[in-house]
Amino acid sequence: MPHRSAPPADELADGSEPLQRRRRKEARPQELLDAALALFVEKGFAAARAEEVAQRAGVSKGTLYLYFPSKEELLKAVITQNLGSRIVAGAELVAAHPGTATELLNVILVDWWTQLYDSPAAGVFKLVITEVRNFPEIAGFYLREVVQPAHDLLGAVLRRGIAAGEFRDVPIDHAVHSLVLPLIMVCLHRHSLGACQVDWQIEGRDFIGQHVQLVLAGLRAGAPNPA
Amino acid sequence: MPHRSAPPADELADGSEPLQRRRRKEARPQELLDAALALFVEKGFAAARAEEVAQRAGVSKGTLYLYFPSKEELLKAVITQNLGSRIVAGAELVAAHPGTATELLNVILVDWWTQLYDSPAAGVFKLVITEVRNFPEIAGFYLREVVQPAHDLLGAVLRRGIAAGEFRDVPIDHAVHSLVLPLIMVCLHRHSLGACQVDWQIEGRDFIGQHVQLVLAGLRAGAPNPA
Amino acid sequence: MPHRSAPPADELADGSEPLQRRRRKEARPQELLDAALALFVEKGFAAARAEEVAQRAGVSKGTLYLYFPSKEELLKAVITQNLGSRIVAGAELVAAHPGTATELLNVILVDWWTQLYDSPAAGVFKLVITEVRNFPEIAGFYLREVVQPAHDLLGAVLRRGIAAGEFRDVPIDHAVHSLVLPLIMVCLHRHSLGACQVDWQIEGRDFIGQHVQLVLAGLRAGAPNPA
Amino acid sequence: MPHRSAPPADELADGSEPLQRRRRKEARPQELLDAALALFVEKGFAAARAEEVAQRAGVSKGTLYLYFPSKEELLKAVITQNLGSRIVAGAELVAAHPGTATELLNVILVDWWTQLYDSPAAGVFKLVITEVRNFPEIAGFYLREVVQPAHDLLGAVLRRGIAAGEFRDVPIDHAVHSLVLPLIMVCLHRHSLGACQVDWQIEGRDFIGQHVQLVLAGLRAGAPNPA
DNA sequence: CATGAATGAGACTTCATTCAT
DNA sequence: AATGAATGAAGTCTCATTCAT
Repeated sequence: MPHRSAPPADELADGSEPLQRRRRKEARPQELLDAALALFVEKGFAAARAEEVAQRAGVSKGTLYLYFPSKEELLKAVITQNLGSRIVAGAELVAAHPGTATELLNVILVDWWTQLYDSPAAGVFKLVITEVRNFPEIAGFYLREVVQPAHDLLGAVLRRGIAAGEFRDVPIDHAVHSLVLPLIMVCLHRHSLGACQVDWQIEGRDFIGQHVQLVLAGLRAGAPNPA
Repeated sequence: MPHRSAPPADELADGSEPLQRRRRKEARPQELLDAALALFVEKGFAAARAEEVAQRAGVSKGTLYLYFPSKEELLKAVITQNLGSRIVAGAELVAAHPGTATELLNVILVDWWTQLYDSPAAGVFKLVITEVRNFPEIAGFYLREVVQPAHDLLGAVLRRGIAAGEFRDVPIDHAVHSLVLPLIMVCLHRHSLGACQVDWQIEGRDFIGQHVQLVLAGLRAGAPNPA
Repeated sequence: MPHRSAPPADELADGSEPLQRRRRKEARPQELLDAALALFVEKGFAAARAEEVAQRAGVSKGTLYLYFPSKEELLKAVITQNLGSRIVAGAELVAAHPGTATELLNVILVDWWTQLYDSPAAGVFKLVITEVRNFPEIAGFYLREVVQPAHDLLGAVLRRGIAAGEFRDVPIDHAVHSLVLPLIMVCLHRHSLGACQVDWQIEGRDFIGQHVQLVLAGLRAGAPNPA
Repeated sequence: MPHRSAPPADELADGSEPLQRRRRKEARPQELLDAALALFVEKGFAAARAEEVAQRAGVSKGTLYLYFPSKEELLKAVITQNLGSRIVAGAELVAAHPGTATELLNVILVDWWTQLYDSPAAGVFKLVITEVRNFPEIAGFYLREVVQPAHDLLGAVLRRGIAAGEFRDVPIDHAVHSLVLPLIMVCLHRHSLGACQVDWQIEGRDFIGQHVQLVLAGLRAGAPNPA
């Protein structure tokens, strides 16, 4: 038997099922979620047509409903899928990172947020802000899985910095918000006004770094032992 | 001045028309705008039904269309009416106010924003962020009449502060955003997640003050002549 | 003030509301119910399109939903409205009628059924038989409001006839069915096979009379005191 | 004849193909017809989903279309297959049976109908009544192959009974209907209201016998020579 | 032969808008 | 000016049917 180079990518060794179709089937949900995210962020959930989501994912209307039972369930899947995993990744990033509170905040807020800002997932913030009031289940998920963990994480870092004398003693919750809210805001901006063809823009990536420096400077001002 | 017995409340001296009705007639557009603002912010433009707007304003569906030619025009009127005037008022406030840059920023950002935060007009931010991409005319108006003037105003104050040595030399645009974006964000929050029955809230009014202090501290850090 | 002849029919004395529109509004539900009955009987509930019901009632699709919240509710209304009242009327007819059991059965079964047979309401039998299993609420209503009262009524008359010696002693329930089921069946036939353009028909009205005679003859056979 | 060890159950002597699979393959159409009958009777043709028919027959959606070109053809096959054969069998039963008209009617109406009543084929009546108006071809088949032969057969028996003086002289067609329609009706009932979980039922088998006795009594009443 | 992923026509339902009253 | 009955375009979702594997 002649030596054969690697089999074509679309065939499994066990020949269980035609790969091409299976691969498509497995990829479909993600393709639909991506298309839905983009479209929901662009037009809003109510104004986005289900058929357009399907089209953007390269399938027909009916196929969408093969994978998601309703437009509303699709929305929820979009939100849970795009935020859940990132928060976990962020927490691991912090856990793996030694160093001062200042260094840590730079890692989290600049690196992690810049990456988020550049990904389509940044649009989910717009989606959540727009749709929570119409779909109350989203509120619970978002608070529990996103807001609370992220807020606690940053709060802990700030507290460590204050304890170490890096930062002066400020109200933790408010300081976390001062750090984070503008970062959320630039994500929102990128997908609303920033996506319009206008001659006024926020340079998001530059801003993220500058903002963190400015607020950290405020935190260090008058601290016993500024790094 | 001859004594005149008070006319019946619902009738004008010239007998032209009952006052109460005339008053209501004149108030209609505003009542409709208020109702529309509330409902559009609550549910989003697309998901809000025109009839519900009318109902909330205490009139019938048909009456809405006597005052606004379409739901879309109503949206535009809501936005222009609620932001246009406030910016003018803010500018006048600044012009009338002497003092250091720090004092001025406290006046504008704390006083003016707290007032906005507590008014229904705060919801317009959500509306703009949600709907600009669907109605591009809004982008132009919002930039020209709201963003640009407000940004320029704050930028000028910052520049004055830097010139006076109150603040260190920072990138103006970014610093303005660091100051302002969280304030917009708490307005958004109040009308999205904050409006849900959840046990996690931002205390907006407290935060506004704390945030301005924190960022001003960052601006003064290392300044030649911190006030 | 000159004497004025009767006002035009479309104007109310108290001028409360324009009559023409009001009259239409009040007539709509009945017109829709009639159209729905005809169409549901003709095609079956599932195969009948809501728009066609509306069209047959001379209104547009949307108007249907002004009066009935869904196609299913329309079905239920059709059934309750067309059977509920007739049973009551039948019971009153019996109560008002003196005479022997034989005479009474002739009145009820021949007169009342012939009238039903000739009315569109006869179609409801087809509807009920076809749709009970899909809409279980119908079963309860139909049994309680139609089957049970009618069966009890006829059973009582038969019992009276047996007590009076007019009829021999037979199992009441089965005898009632022997009398009634064929009458239901001709109603069904009229709206299924009988409505097709075929050269085989049941002459319903003749049959009703003959059938009652035949079964009554069977009941009297061997009775102690046949009328 | 040489002794041969029994072949494995799922394999033919000629080794052509496993028996089990071939058997299934050959049985498919019947399994599909049975499933379709049950489901169409239960939900109505329009409301029954093709996939559910397939599922109930233990095959996939696609397989259904290997055996029947469309859902509509499946319906027609269900009807023709379930009624055609039984009528022939009934006619042979009569031909093979000597005796008086009364005896004959007892055989046909009680024995044959009780058997039909207990078989799934009884549901076909519901199907025909429900669907003839939507599929006119059914009308022709049903009349030609079912109604006409059965009616003629019973009519002939009645005529024989009248000629023999067993029965009095009644209108033949109507008398046939008086005999038969209730029997059809109990079949319908069994598959509509009778299939619902309600506390009111017709005891079909008892009724069939009682009904035939009652009507025969009516036919004999006043006959010259009642058997 | 058998499967089940994919399609798209078509049905139900909603709602912005009109207009007779 | 005000109403609310009526409309019909448009959107969500279903399901008979096809076809690549």
